[in-house]
Amino acid sequence: MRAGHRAGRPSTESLRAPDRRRLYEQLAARLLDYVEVTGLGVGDRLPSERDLAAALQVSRASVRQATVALEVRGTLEVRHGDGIYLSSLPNDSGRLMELMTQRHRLPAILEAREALETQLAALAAARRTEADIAAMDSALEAMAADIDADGLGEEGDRLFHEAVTRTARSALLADFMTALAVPISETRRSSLGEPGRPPRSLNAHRRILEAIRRGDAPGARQAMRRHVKMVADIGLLRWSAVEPESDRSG
Amino acid sequence: MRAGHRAGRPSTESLRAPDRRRLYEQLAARLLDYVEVTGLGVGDRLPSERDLAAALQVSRASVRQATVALEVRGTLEVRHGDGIYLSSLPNDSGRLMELMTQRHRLPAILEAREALETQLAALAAARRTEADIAAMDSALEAMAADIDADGLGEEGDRLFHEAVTRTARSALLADFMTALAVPISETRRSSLGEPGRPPRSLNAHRRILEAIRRGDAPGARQAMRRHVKMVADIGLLRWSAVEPESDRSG
DNA sequence: GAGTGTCAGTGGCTCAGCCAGTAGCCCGAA
DNA sequence: TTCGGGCTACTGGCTGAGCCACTGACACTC
Repeated sequence: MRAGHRAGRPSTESLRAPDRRRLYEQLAARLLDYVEVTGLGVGDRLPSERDLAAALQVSRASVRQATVALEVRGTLEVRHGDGIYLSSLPNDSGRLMELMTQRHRLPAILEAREALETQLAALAAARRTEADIAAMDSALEAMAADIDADGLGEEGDRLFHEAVTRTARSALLADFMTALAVPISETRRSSLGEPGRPPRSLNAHRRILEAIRRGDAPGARQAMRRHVKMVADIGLLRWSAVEPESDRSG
Repeated sequence: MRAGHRAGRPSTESLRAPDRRRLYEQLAARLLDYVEVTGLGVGDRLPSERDLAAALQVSRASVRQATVALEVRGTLEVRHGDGIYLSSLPNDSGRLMELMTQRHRLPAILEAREALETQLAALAAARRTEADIAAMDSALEAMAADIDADGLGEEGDRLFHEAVTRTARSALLADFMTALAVPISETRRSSLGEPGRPPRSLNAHRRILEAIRRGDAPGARQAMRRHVKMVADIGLLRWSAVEPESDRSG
């Protein structure tokens, strides 16, 4: 864009797109570089805002925007009066913002499903009302009708699990289930696509509902665990398990 | 400063956490409310920074931090010279953001902890390495040393649970634990503040570790469940449970 | 109709100032 | 000697003013 032109040659430099990234984005990237280069670990402290601003030759307000961005991403923690700390390494950080779009490996999704849904089933057994049970019944009827009509029963499956979640009345668990809605719908499709799986899933749902109906929290937990493990038994996962475990270093 | 309250009767009022959220977090939440209330759709334009700053009675720089946060989350797109646009509806990602900033009721947090941490313990038992066990051991030594010095063992407690999470090698579950890091640290403080609780927690941790060490997944699950239920037994929760259930409609 | 220039409004960044919070150190009282 | 309180230096938090870069709309000219 400016000086540094080589005289004589037709300049390709001027054809290079200018860096249109916001300054905070550039600075956030520089901070991540700094973390990597210095080998900082979780809990370590970064230089002060004033020092960073001086070193990077920008205003403190701009450094602040960059730290906000990295705070939202879970990488940094900014403590008032104390300093800026690394709260998770950028590589393995829980980037919750990407949760909705990122492809997680199927085993991780199924592990999370097991954790959440067994607890939801137990809480549903403890907290169900007549209306809750009716909703779960209705979902299973819809699933059965779909399966009788040679469908996979996906909609009924979804309705049933949603009804269990509502019955449990546990806000955070419901939030996590919402966050996992897209990957869960994928595991649902894969599972119900297994030969002979729809009626087996329907039967598993019925066992869960019966435990919930009689208020048997451990029984509901157990029935749901069996169901989720059955869901896990799909061809795609069997293929996936053959892959080398490349993220063992976690 | 909180520890001083143990000298006399703990006032229930003084145990209520003040709103320590950064201004940008509060403003980001306000912007999401605005989007919801006005029914804005993807591609719609928000008011200008200057108008927002005036309406919200804050500086433009503070509005800017909030828009950066929402930009990182993919909710907003900020175009130089043009305006601030909604780039995706905040429904699901908005709920995840609230997980990191909003005060949830304690029972919901503890229910989620039970779901996640029992599964993490079981997976840790299945997947632990010698290095994992050493890290958990080290955390418990730190906790024990702190308790011997009349501390509450909070740091060791945190290190232990983090080590279990790392040992489990389940990305989504780790993500969810990260999302709950702030409320969990509060339940930790409340629990360890109970009279005589630190050594009991330490013993519970040791039982968890022994089950993990011998690769006993159901045993680890059970030990963790007992531990989380013990954590749930705190004065603040007993007080909280007396409140009318105002969010039964879930 | 196409191209160019102008303008008003927009966001982008800087700077200086002042306040709140934190950790460490020192001094005085018990 | 120990403990607690006060002070200090440093930290982040936020504000407001200023000026510049960018954008889209509109008007004008060819």
